[in-house]
Amino acid sequence: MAQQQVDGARRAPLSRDRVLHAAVALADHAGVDSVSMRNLAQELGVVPMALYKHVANKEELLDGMVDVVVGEIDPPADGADWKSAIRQRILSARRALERHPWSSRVIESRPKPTPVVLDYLNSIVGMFRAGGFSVDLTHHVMHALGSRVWGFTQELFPASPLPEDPETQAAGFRELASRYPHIAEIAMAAAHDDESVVGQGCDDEYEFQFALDLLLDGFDNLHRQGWTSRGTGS
Amino acid sequence: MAQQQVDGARRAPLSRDRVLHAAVALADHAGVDSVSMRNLAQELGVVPMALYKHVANKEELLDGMVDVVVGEIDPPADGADWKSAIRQRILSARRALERHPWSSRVIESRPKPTPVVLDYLNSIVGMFRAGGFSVDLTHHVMHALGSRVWGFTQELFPASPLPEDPETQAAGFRELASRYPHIAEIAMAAAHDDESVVGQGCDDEYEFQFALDLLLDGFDNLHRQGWTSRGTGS
DNA sequence: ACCTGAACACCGTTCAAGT
DNA sequence: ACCTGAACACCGTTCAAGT
Repeated sequence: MAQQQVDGARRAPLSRDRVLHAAVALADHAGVDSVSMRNLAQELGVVPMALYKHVANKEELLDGMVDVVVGEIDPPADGADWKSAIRQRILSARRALERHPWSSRVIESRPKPTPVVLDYLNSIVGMFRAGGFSVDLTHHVMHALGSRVWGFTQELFPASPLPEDPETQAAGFRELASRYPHIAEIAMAAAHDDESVVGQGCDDEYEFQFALDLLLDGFDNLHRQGWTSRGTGS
Repeated sequence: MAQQQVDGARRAPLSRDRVLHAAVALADHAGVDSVSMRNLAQELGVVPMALYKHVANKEELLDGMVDVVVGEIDPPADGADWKSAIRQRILSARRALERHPWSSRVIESRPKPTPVVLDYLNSIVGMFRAGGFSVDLTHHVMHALGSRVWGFTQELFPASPLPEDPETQAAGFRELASRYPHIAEIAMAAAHDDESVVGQGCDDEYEFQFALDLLLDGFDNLHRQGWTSRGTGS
């Protein structure tokens, strides 16, 4: 009875929402790998099997976590032209996903989209259509955007922490430069406005916007030219 | 002794190479999820711990599997202009990765590139440089390419098998259309030259080349304009 | 010195036994 | 009827015991 009391005080009644937000918080501060059914249950002061009343299985848990993050994306700004409206929205998605560093990886891993995900994608498609894009062009343009609709790109060189010692760092760079001269060259260029000789020099935000704008401008051109999949021209 | 004989006949001496190729073959025909140290060992007629003499741990095994796939990419064609040379090379990478459907996902999941991966990336960077691209532009262009250097794109709508019954299929589509009209619209467009009403209609190869060419043409324009990260013009 | 079976510390999920 | 502890079928990896 006293035991009952303690338990009652400690846990608010479990709900799907509470489970999902606890999972997001756990992933945020301890990494997504530590989100196991057992771990999460413990975090909630609950027996593992209790979670299964609110999510069917781990897959559904991950879907729900994605929904929480996607729910943080701002609604479309109205009154803007298609290009800046889409640009803004995608950058808002980027902000949301940045708050939860595990989320891009989890989004990519989901085998099928949830309704929340479909809502977001549907609205982006709608923004191209509202901008006058043909159904045909919009279709291809969505494919070309790919995971960039979510505001992220798979990094080819995930930033790994540099060794503390500047001597080992320099030695590492010399080895890189001798084996992979072209990579070393562009890595140097990235570090131009930075103290370190290599790496950490890439400005992710700049790179993302560079690529996004390149794509949006490309879309714009095709649209103006009246592009269709059966040949250019109207 | 007879036991010894049987074992001796069954297993060629284990080597790193044999381990990696067995892992690739196992992933090819049974899915990457079934590549566990225990499963792979059994496939090779060996005790699990025997693998650890050839790969330090599972991470290194996955790196090695990626190296096998990347090793199948054709060397650069010479004598071509940068654009068609890079285009060809990336499409060759696409062919290699298509032969091993698990590989794009595994490549994305690797925390740091292997020497084999760096060799490939280095050579692509070199091809832009040989085409006259500045170090600066080449750097940004590599980021913009992202995982498309490997010949794949993260699909937003992974093709899920359609229900057999055409009636349930039509009902599913009606529901999609009422909740996500814009998505339904472009899905319809994709299916134009196809029997099915939705899905399976996207020609992955077309979409990939559409986006790749859009990017390469964009790069070309910037290059011709003498683009630099500190403003346009020379 | 080499090899390996058993063990450790985990998983997600099932299911039967308990209330 | 509801809840849950124990169990099942897995993981990757360590380590000590055996040859």
